[in-house]
This record gives sequence, C-alpha cells and structure tokens, in this order.
Amino acid sequence: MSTEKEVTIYDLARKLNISIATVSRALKDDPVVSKKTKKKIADLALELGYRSNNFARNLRTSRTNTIGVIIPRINSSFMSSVIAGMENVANSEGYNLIISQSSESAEKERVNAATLFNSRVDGLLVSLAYDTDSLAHFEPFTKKKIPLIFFDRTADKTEGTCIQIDNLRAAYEATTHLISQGNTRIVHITATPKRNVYIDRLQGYQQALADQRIAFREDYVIVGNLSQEAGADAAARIMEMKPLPDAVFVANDNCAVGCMTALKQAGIRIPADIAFAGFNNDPVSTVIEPNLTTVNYPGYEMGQIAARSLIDHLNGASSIHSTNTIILRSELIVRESSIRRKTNP
Amino acid sequence: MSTEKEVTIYDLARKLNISIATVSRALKDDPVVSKKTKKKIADLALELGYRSNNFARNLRTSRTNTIGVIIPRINSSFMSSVIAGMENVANSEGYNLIISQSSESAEKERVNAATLFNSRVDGLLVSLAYDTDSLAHFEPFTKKKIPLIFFDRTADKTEGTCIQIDNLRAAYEATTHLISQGNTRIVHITATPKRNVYIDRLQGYQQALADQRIAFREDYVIVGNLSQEAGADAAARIMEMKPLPDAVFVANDNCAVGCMTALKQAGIRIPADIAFAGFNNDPVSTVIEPNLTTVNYPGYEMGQIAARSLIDHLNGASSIHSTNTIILRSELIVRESSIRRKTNP
DNA sequence: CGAGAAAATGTAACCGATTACATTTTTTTT
DNA sequence: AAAAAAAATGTAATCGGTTACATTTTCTCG
Repeated sequence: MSTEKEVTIYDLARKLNISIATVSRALKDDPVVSKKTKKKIADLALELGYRSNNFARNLRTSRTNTIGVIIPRINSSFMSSVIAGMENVANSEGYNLIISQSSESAEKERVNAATLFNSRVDGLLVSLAYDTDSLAHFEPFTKKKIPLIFFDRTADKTEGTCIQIDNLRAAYEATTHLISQGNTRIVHITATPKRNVYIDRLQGYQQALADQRIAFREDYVIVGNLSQEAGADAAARIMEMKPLPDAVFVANDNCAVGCMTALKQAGIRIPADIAFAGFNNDPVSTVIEPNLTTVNYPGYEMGQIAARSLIDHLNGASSIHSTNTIILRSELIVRESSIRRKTNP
Repeated sequence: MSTEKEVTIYDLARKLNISIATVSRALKDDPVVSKKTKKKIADLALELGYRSNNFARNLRTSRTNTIGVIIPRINSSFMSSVIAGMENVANSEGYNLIISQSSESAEKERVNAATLFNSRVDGLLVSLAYDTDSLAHFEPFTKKKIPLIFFDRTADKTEGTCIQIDNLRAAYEATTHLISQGNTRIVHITATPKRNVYIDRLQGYQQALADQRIAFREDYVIVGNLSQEAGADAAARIMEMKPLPDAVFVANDNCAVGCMTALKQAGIRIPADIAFAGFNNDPVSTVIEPNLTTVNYPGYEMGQIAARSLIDHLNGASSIHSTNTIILRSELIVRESSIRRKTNP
C-alpha cells in the first residue's frame, strides 16, 4: 500500500552480512569480486527488486549517461529518422537522449544549449538553426571538454566532429541531371546561406551550370525558409519571370511540393513546362503528382553514426579529434517530375 | 586549459563567509533569506559561473525533474506536434523529456518502460503500441505512485488519466458525411481493435451506418497496420469487391494516401468512382490529389495538456485522480476527395 | 608447513545538495 | 529598555553510491 522504501546497497550488504564496497563492486561486475559472492548479491538484488540510484552514482562519478540533442524541428520525416537512429544506438549503449527543438531560432538554440549544459549531458549532438550566427553558446561545452558533434547542418571552423553528406556533389548531380534533360533556365530555391547545407547546394548548382557553360543568374536564386508556403511564394515569383524558367531545383522536398502545387494550380504543367528536382526524399515526394525527383540521404544512419561516434568518444574508444568530418553517401532518385519526354511545344 | 573545477555552494559560502544552508536557500529563492544576502549570493554565483548539481539535489529530494514519454513512432506529423507541445510545457516548467519509441511493439514498449523506471522519471506519458495487450509493465509505476498519463492511444480500466478525442463521434461524423454525399457501400480501413482509437472509430462508423439504415458488412472492414503499403493492399482488396464500394473511410491519412494512389493507378477516379475520407489531417492530405477530407485534431494542444496535467499533479496543484479523462475537440475538414458533384454515370 | 603473493573483502572519505532543528540577530511591543 | 516575536542564519545529518587504501583470507610453492 504505502510507497515501499527503495532498496539500496546498504540493505543488500546488511542482509548478506558483507560490506557495501563489495556489493557496489559486484553490481558493477568488477572482476575483483569472487563469482560466488557476485551470485549471492545478484540473486538477492533481484529478489528485493534493487535498482541502482543513478543520482548517487552520477554525483560521485560526474557522468550522466545522458546525451543532449538540439535540432531545428522534429517534424520532418528526415529528422525523425535521424532521432530514431540515435535512439537505437543510445538505448543499446545505456544512454538516454534529451531532445530539444530550436524551432529554427538561434535564441531558442542558445537557451536549449544552456539548459542541456546545466543538466550536465555527457555530450551534445547538434543540427544548427537557420539563423545561428555565433557558436558562442557552445563554448561552455568545449571549455569543459564536453564532446560536441554536428550533423547535417554543421558548422565550419569548429573543433567538433561533423557528420554530413557531400551536399555540393549531390546538388551538382541533381542540377546536371536537370540540364541533361534539356533545361537551361534553372531556378534554385533554397534557404539562408548561413548554413553549410544550403551554401554547398548552391555551389553545387553553380558549378554544374558552369561546367555546362550556362551562365549563372543571381535572380534565379530564391531564398526563403523552405516551407510549403515559401514554395508557393517562390512559384509566384517564378511565374513573373520572362521567359518562364524551364526547371527548378529546390533544396528541400517539402518546399518543392508547395511550389509545384501553386504552379499546377496556375495551369503550368510539370514536367512539360517546368521540370522539378528536390532534396531529402521525403515521403511526400512520392505522393505529389508527378512524383518528385530528389536526393536521398540516410537519416537513420546519420543518427546512428552521430550517436555512435559520440559514445565511442565518451568511452575513450576513439578520439573525436581523429576523425573530423564523416561524409555519408547520397544518391539522386530520378522520378517523373524531371523527365522530359517529347519536349514541350 | 585544464578542466576547471566545478563551483559548488561550498565555494560560494566560503567566499562570502556564510553557511552553505543560506546559500542553498538563497539559490532556491526561499523567502526566509534576506534580499540583501540573496543579491550577494546571486551575483557571486553568476560571477563564478556556478551551476546547480542536479544529482546532488535529486539524490536528496528523490525527484528527477524528468518526464518519460513512450510513443509508438515519432515520424508522423501528428506525433511530432504532440512532442513539440509537451516540450513547450515541460521546458517552461523546468522539466526534461526523455522520449522513447516503441516502434509499435509491445515488447519494446515493455523494455522502454523498464528503462524509464530505472532512470526514475517523475512521471510517464504514454501512447500505446498496436499490439500491447497487458499493461503489466506499467505496474511498477503505479505501485510506486509515479503518475501515468495516457494520450491518444489510451487504455481503459486503468488508474491513469487519459487524454484523447471523441473518436467515436469524429468517425460518426466522417461516415455520416460520406453517406450524405450519396454513398452506401462504404469500406472502413483501420488497425487493430486492441486500441481504443481504432475500436472507437469502427463503432462510430457502424453507428453512422445504423442510423442511416445501412447494413453493416463485416467484409467491408479491412484491418492492417495503416501504413501506405497497407493502403495499397487494401486497394487491391477493394478492387476485387463487386459491386465496387463507393466510398472509403480510413482511420489514418497516410494509409488513405497509399490506398488512393493505388486505386488511381488502376484507373479508378476519386471521388467520382470512390469517395475518400481520412483521419489526422496530416500534411499529405493537402498534397494528394484530390485533397483528402479528414478529421483534424490538435496534436500540439494534446501534448501541452498531457504535460501540463502531469506537471500540475507532480506539483500537487491538482490530483490526477480528480480528472480521469480529458476529451479534446476535433473537427471534420471536407475537401475534394469526398465531394460528389454530378454523381457518377 | 610457512612465507609471500594473489585474491577477496572491508573502512571510510567523498560527491553537492536539502532541510529539520538550533541559534543568533533584528524588529516590534509594552 | 526589557521582553516577546519575527526574521535571518547556522549546524549537522542525510541521500546512495564510488574508490583509494588498508586489511584479511586464500592460494602457491619451496
């Protein structure tokens, strides 16, 4: 009835008439304790429903077995895969995850970092918000040598390890593909060039144009927040362009969908009038009609690798400084939205 | 250079030549400490970069300020809204969230519950997995009087509070709407009747049929896992039915989309040949063509309310037992997928 | 068999806060 | 101005583990 008292190592020690030190060691499977004693202790612990008190341990060892995660938003298919991958590894290694969202705000990111710092996470996994300029809020971590890993939206000139894809190459391939379909007036919709992912994709786009001797036009780059609404806004701008562009490369599927929908409503045919390519291989890319050509990259794996790297480092298995950037593979998935058949009239 | 030593209340006390008790009280803003002293302490704490040691506090108070969350999957728009809502409240109240996914497996749910129990969360927020039968894995919580709140996929016959919508009524409305458009052969695609949400929706569907004097047909209920693939499978079964059903009510938008896509590929027109209604108001519902009629319900708010209820209870502000079930409003959003114009040939 | 090495166990300080209870200081009252 | 009440501060035990160092027990081998 009443909340039973929690069982401690003192209780175990008393019952078995041994010292708490031995109990503590036995529970940690310390080789210095004899098998026989260990067995006795393990049995009794089970019987009494003993559970270790992490606070006492953490207080003593100053480790929390907790990893902090800061992400812009959890509500994309990509991010939830990443989280799932992290959880998978963390769980199996006995770590907990504390996930916090910056909602794309540098200020909220700062607050989250402070909170996680105060909860003394053992390490931090971060994907940066759109408008983060300074990395000063991560200094407390680096100062205290708390390992810090950036993934996807990474930061240059930092000490932390970065896990990402080759955004430049992926964008280069997507753009080259659009060009190969006979397009030359290619618009690029993207987000703030503060973030590596967007600046790299822009460069890939530019480089592909350059390699095919197509002049880069400043006014073909539309910067927004990559939401569906931003896609619709971009569509309005595109429709004002004369001549009409013949292809659009969007840095994110969700925004591409918003843009395509708006164009379709205005009677523009895709891909006949304008071809499309996106980025992320979000599930909507196979729902929109026509299905969207896009860049697929492994979120789940990225999450796993990020967590794995961090934990390995925490366990001293590998130094985080030995590997500074991990590049994962990505691939272009060609679907109807970019396939030119007979060419348009 | 070297990792600086952590500042403790002992350091503050020594510097100011006062006792640690006063420091401790001042930091908690205990009214018993004079303003002057508080100011001195706060200033020094700031200057020295003091941060409270939660382990010491938790060890002493046996509270963790951490809330455990168990959900089937995070990768739906609905769930990520829920999480965002929880985070919003938890953050502002100084609680951390530990999120774990059951991946729709009762076994994994059990393991997650055990893990969270061992990390001594102050409370638990749960949405049940598809195949969870027994609630035995939550007994340790109830035994220790750790509050437990179910949301969305709730459990009957339990002591915990439940937060959900009126699934029966929502499904009744959706079905009635389909009937009002002139449909009578209405298929229902859903998931395991183990979960309240699905059994309630099925009952709403049945009740609507009954009220309109349409006979319920067992073979019109297709049970699956509500994935897009399950939707495609259901489409195959639907196409074998003679005569062809004239409407489909799906317990989840994502599955509806899979089903619609498969039917469209087979040349069936929506809504002309078959009308559709879904559930959840997932973003894809406005991407699929035709846009999907669906039931909207407030994920963000549900998350907020769940977290708020739990925290209020933890703070002793309200007893969890006073309110046993909280019902949130939901609404039918009618879109093209269910609108019959001239009627089919 | 007995000395020394190895294995097993024990002692006690420590991690950094909270808080019941005791004591001192300040304010109010008469 | 002294007594009583109120406010502020201090003392010390406590939460439940970890671990350096000390001690005891068991084993090994000449």
